[in-house]
Amino acid sequence: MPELPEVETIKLGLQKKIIGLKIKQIDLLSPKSFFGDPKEIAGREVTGIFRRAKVLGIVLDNELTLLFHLKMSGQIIWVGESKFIGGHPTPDMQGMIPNSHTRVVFELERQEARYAKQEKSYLYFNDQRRFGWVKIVKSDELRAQNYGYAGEVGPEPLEKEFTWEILKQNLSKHLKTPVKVAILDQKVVAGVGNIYASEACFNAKIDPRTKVKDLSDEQLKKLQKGIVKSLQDGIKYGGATRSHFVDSDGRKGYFLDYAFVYGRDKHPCKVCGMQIKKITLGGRGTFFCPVCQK
DNA sequence: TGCCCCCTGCAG
DNA sequence: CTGCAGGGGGCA
Repeated sequence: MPELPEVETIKLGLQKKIIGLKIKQIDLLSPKSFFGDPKEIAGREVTGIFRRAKVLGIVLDNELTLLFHLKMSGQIIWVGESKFIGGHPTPDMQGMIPNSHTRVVFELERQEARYAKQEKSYLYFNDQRRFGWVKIVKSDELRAQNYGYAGEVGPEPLEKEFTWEILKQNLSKHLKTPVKVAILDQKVVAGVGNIYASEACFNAKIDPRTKVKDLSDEQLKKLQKGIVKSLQDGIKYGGATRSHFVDSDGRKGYFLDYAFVYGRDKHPCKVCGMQIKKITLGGRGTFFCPVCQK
């Protein structure tokens, strides 16, 4: 999915909407997408939302956390009752909630007594390709469970811990790997995916094919800054929508309108005018400007 | 460090 | 029809 900026965008949306709501009911339309016993979370209140790498966490009041990984095609969409008229979604939500790719539905409600009427709302987990998942993890075991990843997760790039020295150290295990492939490894840096990896290399003026061992310290410093900038820009424009991504309101992101290279194969470079090239690296589409990036 | 795989749909 | 798509785990 969704890389760091897209998950961050969803996180920021949900923080405004579902904190304090109680999970009334869970509907598993696609049981294989859900790990854990839904009974454990029924009746619990949402106390917090966080993101780690590309995983979103919904923290509950009973020491449990719901982890979501959207992989390539996942969506998390929240809608209040106002998005339904006569039991049917309003036009702006047509086809999104629910649809044939809806895997899990959480029915939520406000529990405070001061609300005379119980306000219902729904959180939809849609996932066309079914690579994504939702799992229940004990909140105090999140770190030990690597937030749902198989191995340890690297530094958060938007935190102070992400220095160029740390980046250099983590990259040192991938000396023969092309730099663009290496920064996709979540152990090197958390949250960078295929779109922002190409953009980060452009920002740093580094050819994505450059082997890690050939990067100078100067280039590593630029790469660190380039990664941060690409991710910040992604968040600024509400994420990148290639085909599936929408935020928690069902709205697309516009980062790709501002991207320098990703998806711009054969288009002129926004800086020098040369044609952007597309190649395959590590099996993934990779875009770069042959003049700006050396 | 590279493949193959999970699964679905769409563009060429 | 083939190839490709914001990810990443497991295998040799």
